[in-house]
Amino acid sequence: MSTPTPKSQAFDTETRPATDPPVQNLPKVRDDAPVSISDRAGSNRSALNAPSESGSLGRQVAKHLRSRIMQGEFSPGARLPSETEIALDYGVSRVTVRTAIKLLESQGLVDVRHGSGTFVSDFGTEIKAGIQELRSITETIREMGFEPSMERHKGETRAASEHESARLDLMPGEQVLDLQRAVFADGEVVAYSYDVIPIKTLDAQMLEQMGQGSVFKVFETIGITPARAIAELHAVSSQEIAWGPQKPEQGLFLLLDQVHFDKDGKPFMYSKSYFVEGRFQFVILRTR
Amino acid sequence: MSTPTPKSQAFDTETRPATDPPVQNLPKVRDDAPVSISDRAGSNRSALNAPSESGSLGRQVAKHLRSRIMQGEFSPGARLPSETEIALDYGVSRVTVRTAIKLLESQGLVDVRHGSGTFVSDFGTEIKAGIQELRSITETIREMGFEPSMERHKGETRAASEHESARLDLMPGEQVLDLQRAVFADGEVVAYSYDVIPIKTLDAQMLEQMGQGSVFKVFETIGITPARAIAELHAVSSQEIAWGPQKPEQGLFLLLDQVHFDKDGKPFMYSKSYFVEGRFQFVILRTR
DNA sequence: ATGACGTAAGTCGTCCTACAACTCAACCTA
DNA sequence: TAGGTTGAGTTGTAGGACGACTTACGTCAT
Repeated sequence: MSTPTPKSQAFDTETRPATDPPVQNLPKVRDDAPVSISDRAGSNRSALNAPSESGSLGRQVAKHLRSRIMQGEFSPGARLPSETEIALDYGVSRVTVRTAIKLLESQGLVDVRHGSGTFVSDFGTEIKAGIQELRSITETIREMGFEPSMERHKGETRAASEHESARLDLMPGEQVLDLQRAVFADGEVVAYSYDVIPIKTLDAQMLEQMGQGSVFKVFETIGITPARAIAELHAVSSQEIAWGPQKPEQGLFLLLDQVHFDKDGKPFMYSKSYFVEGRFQFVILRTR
Repeated sequence: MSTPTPKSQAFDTETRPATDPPVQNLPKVRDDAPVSISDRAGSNRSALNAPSESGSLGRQVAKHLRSRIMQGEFSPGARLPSETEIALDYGVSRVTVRTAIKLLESQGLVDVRHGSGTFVSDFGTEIKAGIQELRSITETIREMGFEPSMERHKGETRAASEHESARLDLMPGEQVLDLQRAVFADGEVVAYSYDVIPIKTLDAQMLEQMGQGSVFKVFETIGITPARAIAELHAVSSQEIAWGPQKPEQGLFLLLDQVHFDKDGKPFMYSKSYFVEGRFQFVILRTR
């Protein structure tokens, strides 16, 4: 009978389309329950209705748990509620909770111990500046508790170099937007960013918007979602990189040389981010 | 005699200990199975009985799949068998396969697409030099196709500095082994390694062995297995770091400043690895 | 012939239930 | 007191089912 497919279940908490109804007559015990999730101010059932596209349920739960940890609801070393409890709390299955937790585990945020429980990693909360998670610089700065800002130094179109063409998979000589910006945290320079973006993906209006705020925001409007980036790390010592009044005199930088890909595997930006040594702490958690 | 606990179930497929019996009267359909795993020449069922401690089943499967990918059984961009097929192949449940695949996904090795399949990441096989996976430098060098070697420059015991005591969780003034070595790949210097190891965990014999080959090998013999490392990245420019005839004149290094922890969360080594800029390619795959 | 549409098969995502393996603390016993 | 046992709680694995998404293919109207 071809029901129009509910599309993106993203459930709105009260009425899950087809799962809840049959449950109501089962001896589920819960409902008004001793635990009384419904009473608790902190029931997290509704926390997942992210605005639009948010990825799978497991990722949504992971994201929410992550923010809860970061906000200090669970301090380092503390034990998280059991998988079953979390599942009830969010109104999802334990399987989903497990995928979420596995994600956090792979990010080094939590530590799962068989038979014992899931614990917030001792470093956990310090990892905020971790590199492995892909997010914009501004986002990272904000999560570190600073106020990010940017200043455009240059923004013009030119032909791509051979080097850039290779990385961005372009025809030789194709036009690109050359964006050079300084990145600030609480008004202090922390990085200098050199971005190269193929112009074919943009229109005139976006060209203006680029450089105002987060570049990723602009990409979102045209349906490009960054999915992966492959990055090389280098140490660089040069006086040619920085500019402006706050230009660091020692000229020592940690270079993150990376190509960004969307979910289809197409490269859409090539960027070199020069982080002023000592101003930005890069932490990596390495696991087996 | 209370059955000595089968330990490491490592299943032998035919007889599951206590799960099957109660099931036998249910309409479970299976039993002598139509799938006939036993026939296929390429069955990977037995591939998981790793010598000793190998972690959970999911991790074992992940490890084995990883090696298959690395050995080129699946080339970049190729699709892996479906989760169901892999599950049958290894004789495990789909749940286990999913945990394995999620692990590989978090390492950027594969790319899971809803409704389509699981694909080997386009970079996948190049990531061998990635930082996020914890392994010794020599191991990494070997995987990159070079022949690693080491040269001990210094190896003496002394009191730990305040900085070191803090990181290694020691009493002030406790004795440590100060190990300074040069790391070579095919005879060319690629890094200078400064390791600090609490002496209480070692005996005289091990003190000698340290510095010969991989430090981790020695730790293994006393039951210490590295589980995690938390690392900071820095750019360093200095003439005080390197030594010897191959000392690079530009003095530019990428510093990996890290504390190693065993599976119980105890720190057992603090090391600063100075990688000569340009000689060693650090690649990070960043994902969402 | 061409393009739009619907259909069906294949695959991953989520759910449910049950049990095994492990951890830890309380309890009991010698 | 020391040591072993028990039991409750938690994560790991199994098996089956179905929803959601992707892809290819066939059908039909243009």
